[in-house]
Amino acid sequence: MYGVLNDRNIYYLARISDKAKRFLTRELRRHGLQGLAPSDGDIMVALFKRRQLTMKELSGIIDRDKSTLTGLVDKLARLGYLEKKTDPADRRVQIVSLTEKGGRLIPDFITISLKLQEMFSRALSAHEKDTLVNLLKKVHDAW
Amino acid sequence: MYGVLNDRNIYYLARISDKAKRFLTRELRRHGLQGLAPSDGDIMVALFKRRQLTMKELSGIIDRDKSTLTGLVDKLARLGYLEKKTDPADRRVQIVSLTEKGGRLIPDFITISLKLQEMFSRALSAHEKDTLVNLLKKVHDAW
DNA sequence: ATCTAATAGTTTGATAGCAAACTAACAAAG
DNA sequence: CTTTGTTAGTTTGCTATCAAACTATTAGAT
Repeated sequence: MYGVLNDRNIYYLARISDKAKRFLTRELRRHGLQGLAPSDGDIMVALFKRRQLTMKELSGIIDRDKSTLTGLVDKLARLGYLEKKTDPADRRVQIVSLTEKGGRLIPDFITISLKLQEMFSRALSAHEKDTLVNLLKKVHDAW
Repeated sequence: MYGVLNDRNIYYLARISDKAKRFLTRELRRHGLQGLAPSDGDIMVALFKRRQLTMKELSGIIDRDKSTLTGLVDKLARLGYLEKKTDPADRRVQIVSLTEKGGRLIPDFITISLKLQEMFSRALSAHEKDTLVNLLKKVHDAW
């Protein structure tokens, strides 16, 4: 459905995105992080940057349905990487944060992420990379 | 994992790709094509263009694992949209083709695909669209 | 001709992901 | 206060997807 006619934009985009996802999954495994998926990394990095976030905030940041997030966060909590506690000020809200064990994984995520960047941009000049990110941002923001 | 540091290329790329997928899924449903996913459309459009393809060829074209393809093709055959038969010249090979019932869905796929293109490019000038597809192609081919 | 290796496809088992329906807690209005 | 609506999150049911192990068939080498 991505490239029915002559406009191959989305076709390339979707295939690159799939390749990136598979790349990340393989790399996570290679680092001994079996059972972790790219979205798990996104969650943990977001918490590394922001210290603590609600389920709703996380859902927005990683762009996944709230029901998906419930599953991921519960798994990461079960593995000891995250902690989830009810906000005393509003008992509907769950506040999620990294544990120390979770924090120790961040360097791995950074390493893998840099490797992905390299895969991505090895065919592009610095200027082309700039152009590309600007165009992608435009499309993203206008959706 | 897509946007750990400052390089947001892949972050935008992945989010746009996800949005596109969800958009397609919703549109397929709106057209009464419940139970069909974007990949199903890719398979059927590929067969519309090329008449008949082996499982291996299809797997390459839609960029999905062969085991994934088995499931999708079998489902589409069960629904009467595809036909699968053993190649008499090499009995390992399965030759897949559209049925007439399957062919009747093609106009819907084209309509939906055009709508997606519009979502995608409404923030871009014609020149920007060109630039973007060229850069994406470069990244894609170099992976 | 007969092993051995390569190839095409399927099966199995597991996970990420969505949507819809649900529960619980809070907010607002009278 | 109590009803009514809104918001945060969870549960349930289903599909796409991959990887690894498997089967069946063909090709190649001696």
